[in-house]
Amino acid sequence: MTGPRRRVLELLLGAGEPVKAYDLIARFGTDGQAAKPPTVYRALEFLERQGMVHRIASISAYVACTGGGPAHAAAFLICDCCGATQEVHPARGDSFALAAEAAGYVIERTTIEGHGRCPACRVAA
Amino acid sequence: MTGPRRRVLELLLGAGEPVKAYDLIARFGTDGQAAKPPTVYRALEFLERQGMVHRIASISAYVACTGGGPAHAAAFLICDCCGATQEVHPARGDSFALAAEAAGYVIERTTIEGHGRCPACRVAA
DNA sequence: ACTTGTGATGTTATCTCATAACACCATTGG
DNA sequence: CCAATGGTGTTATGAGATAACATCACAAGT
Ligand SMILES: [Zn+2]
Ligand SMILES: [Zn+2]
Ligand SMILES: [Zn+2]
Ligand SMILES: [Zn+2]
Repeated sequence: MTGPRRRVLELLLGAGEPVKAYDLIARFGTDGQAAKPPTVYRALEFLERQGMVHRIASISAYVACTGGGPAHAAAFLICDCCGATQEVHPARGDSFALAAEAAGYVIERTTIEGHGRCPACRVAA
Repeated sequence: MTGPRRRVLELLLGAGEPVKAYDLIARFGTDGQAAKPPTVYRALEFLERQGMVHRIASISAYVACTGGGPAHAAAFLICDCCGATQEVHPARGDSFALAAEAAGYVIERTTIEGHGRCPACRVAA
C-alpha cells in the first residue's frame, strides 16, 4: 500500500458511491492539483486486483468494495436516479452460471450490473 | 430501416462476433471509405433500442442479436481466447433478480457478461 | 560495497471510445 | 404553403484508457 494507492482508495471510500476515473484524477491532490492519468489508473488496477475496488463497466466508474474477501466476484445494483450503488454477491450455481456450464464455457470473471431505482427513489417517483 | 442502419446491422451479422464501433466505422463504406463516427453510433443506438443489437460493456463492442424478441434483456458468454460470444437469456427469478428485489431495487436494465473460455479453446489449452 | 533484478512512480504523448452542435433534407399533417 | 418531426452529413470536441520511457527504492546475491 503505497502513497498513490492509499490516496485513490481513500477517495473512493470517502465517496461511498461510484466515481469516474477522471474525477479521481481531478481530486487526487490534497491541494487541488490533479494527478496524471497513469497514476490513478495504475492505482485502480492494483486495488482491483486486490479486490478492494471494483470497476463498473456499464458506467465506466470505480467503487470501493463493501464486503467480500480478496479477489472476489461482485455484482451491483445501481440507481440511475441518485447514483446509489449496492454490492451484492452472486450465489454459486445461479442461472447464469448454469447457462455458462450448459454451453461448455468456463467463466473466470463476470460483469453483472443492474440499473434501475433504489428504494428511496422508487418512493420519490 | 434506413441505409446506414441496414449497413451497420449487415456488418454485425456478417461478423458473427462482437465488433468494436471504430471497426464498423472503418468497414462502413463498401468501397473502403470510412464513415463518420456519429453515423455508426446513431445506427447502433437505434438497433439497440430495437433489440437487434447488443452492446457488450466489458469490452466496448457491439454484437448482432441471436434470438430474443424486441427490446429484450440478454446476457453473454465471451471467450477471451478466440472472441466467440454466445447470447443467453437470463431466467426470471434468478439469484441476481432475487437479490435486487430483496434490496428493494427495481431493475430495468441489466449488464450480464461472463468472460472465460469457450469449449473449443478449453480443449486447445 | 557492488551489481542486478524487481516493482513502483513520474512524465509525455497518444490512442480509443463516444457525443455535442449545427446544417440540411425528406415526410407528414394542418 | 407551412410547421413539426425524424433522419442524415459534417465538424469538432469531450471522456476514458494506455503506450513508452526515464527514474527511483529496495532487496537478494556475490
Ligand atoms: Zn467487493
Ligand atoms: Zn436512488
Ligand atoms: Zn438479443
Ligand atoms: Zn474460444
